[in-house]
Amino acid sequence: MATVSRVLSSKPGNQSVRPETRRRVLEVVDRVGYRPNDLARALLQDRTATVGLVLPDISNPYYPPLVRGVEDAASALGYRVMLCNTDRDENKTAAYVDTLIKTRVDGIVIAGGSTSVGMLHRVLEPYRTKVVVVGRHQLEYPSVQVDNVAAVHEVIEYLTGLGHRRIGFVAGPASSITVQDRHEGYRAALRAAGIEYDERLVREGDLQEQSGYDIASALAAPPSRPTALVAANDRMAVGAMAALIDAGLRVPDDVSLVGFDDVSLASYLRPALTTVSVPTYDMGCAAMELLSRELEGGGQAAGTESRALSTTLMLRDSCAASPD
Amino acid sequence: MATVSRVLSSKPGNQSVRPETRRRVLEVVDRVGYRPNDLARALLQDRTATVGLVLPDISNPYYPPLVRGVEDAASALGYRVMLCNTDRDENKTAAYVDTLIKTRVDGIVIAGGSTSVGMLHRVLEPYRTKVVVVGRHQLEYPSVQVDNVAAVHEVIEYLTGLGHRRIGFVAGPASSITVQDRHEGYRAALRAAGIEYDERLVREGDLQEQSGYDIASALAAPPSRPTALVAANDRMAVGAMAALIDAGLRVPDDVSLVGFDDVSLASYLRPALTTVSVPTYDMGCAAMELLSRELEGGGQAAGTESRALSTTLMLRDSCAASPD
DNA sequence: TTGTAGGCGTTATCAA
DNA sequence: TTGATAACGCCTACAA
Repeated sequence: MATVSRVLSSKPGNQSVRPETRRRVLEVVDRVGYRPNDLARALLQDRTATVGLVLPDISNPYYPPLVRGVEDAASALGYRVMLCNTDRDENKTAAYVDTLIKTRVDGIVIAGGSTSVGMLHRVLEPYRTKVVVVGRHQLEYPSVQVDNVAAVHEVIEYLTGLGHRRIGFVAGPASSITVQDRHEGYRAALRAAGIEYDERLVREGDLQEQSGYDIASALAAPPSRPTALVAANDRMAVGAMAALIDAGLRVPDDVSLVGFDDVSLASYLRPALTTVSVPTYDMGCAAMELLSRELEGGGQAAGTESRALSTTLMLRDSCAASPD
Repeated sequence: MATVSRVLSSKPGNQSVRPETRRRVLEVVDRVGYRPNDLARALLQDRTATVGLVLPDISNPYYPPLVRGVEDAASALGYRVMLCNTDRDENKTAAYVDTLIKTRVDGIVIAGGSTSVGMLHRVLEPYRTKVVVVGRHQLEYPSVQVDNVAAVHEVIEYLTGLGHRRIGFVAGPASSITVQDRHEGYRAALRAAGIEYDERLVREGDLQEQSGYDIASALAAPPSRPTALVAANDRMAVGAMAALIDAGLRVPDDVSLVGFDDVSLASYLRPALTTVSVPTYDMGCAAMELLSRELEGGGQAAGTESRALSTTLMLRDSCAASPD
């Protein structure tokens, strides 16, 4: 048994097995299709080489690239990934975290603001499970972020540069910090541009296409129609574009439109959607790498390391000079 | 120890613990945040309550709903899900399967034709790991399917009903069985409609938007331009629509367009995309349920059970009578 | 260079 | 009703 173990988990400085023996072992291993049981190994070494990935909903096109990033990095670093969709539901989140603890995952990547990171902290307290957060900026855990506030600033500057003053905003639910930051950035950027915040130009959607459609339809009514619309994500932007077209308005001639996320279809819409590209794939990779560093790094590691990635405004065809 | 175990894993017919003791145990469990180690449990019971989900690429919008389906069903049935993106790469697939065996997952849901199910079979042979396949129709494993051939038939019938005779096809790579079936269905349906298969109207893409764009651009050249185009998936259809519009053609007046999958954005394109809705979420659920049945079902179970779900042609605005 | 023994955290069995 | 013990499959000392 011990010899087989030595052959199979041959570490660099560990050559105490005769070549001939090694060969024989490998021959049998191959013949019977033997695979060491990682459960037993994990039990002994107190390390599962598995991480949990907790996010609101993989069906939201924002997440798949992030998941790929996490998984590709995990795979490269020798970790497995367990997927957990919470729908931002506290109960589901708690249940998943419970499960993750029971399987003794080494770490957890948590993306998309579950409101209760405090809860997480308390539950995880007796364990060594490391946590990395994506898209939030709290001090308890290391995080990977993007400056959404600055990103909106860039958008608003671009639009005001085109002469727009009445700029509407298709907001998202309070449960998403990312989306809240975009909303906050919108207010701040307007202020910076000397434009008063007009709440009649803002409506809150649920990040799905239909709500973008409904909101744009409502906002498109003549009395106070904005000349430009910024949506908190591309899905709502797509819905909004459909609504504007259906209302007989031309994009961008009558109304300019800007999205957020740069999902893969954005550049194939007609007009192609101007939007803010968020490096979600890279964020996923970075998160996993941060987590790995925490884990390999022995002790409680470098406190609250944090990594900031930058967004890019993708100028395409959905914006034009204000008709005013 | 034994008492704590009894309290925590109280099975129905297993009440041999004094209420007062139970209370005390639970009190301490709660106080110290104790969670049983599922690794040890799994080691002993030879059951991990974990399944692997193997698919080509979560970034392909076809998959997220399927993944949700698998995960929701898994969660409801008490299983965890490990995610594996293979990119249809044999090596990655083999490596992931290896990992899954080492962690002793109870079963594997494999979606999207990896060519080497034979390999899978051989590697898995020494283990009790159950497998369910989504979207393929082979006899080794139970499967969940959709009749892609029939779906294309319906599309072609619809188009011929609108007077189309020159119908192009934006095909996909041979590595995807689903997409091959759609291609096969296209040939068969044309034949059934008495239309000759014209290979100049068919080009193979890679399922991404850009290839749809390129193919539609090529096909839009005047000499032999088709009056209708069917794409093997929505992403390519979106690219194709952009290409047609860019070529100065009107959809659907000059060219009708049909997609496949009914991704969430399809109905928000303008014109709204007529496409075949595939119940991917339900397929995911069904796959996990099938797998669970195999697992709970004790022995090697009901041979090769198989479940077929049906598609729906979503009539929207991207098709019109042939201009011919 | 190889073999033996102990223990990781559970649960099942058997004794008390 | 509760406690002690063996075993799940592996790895790491330590002995041979």
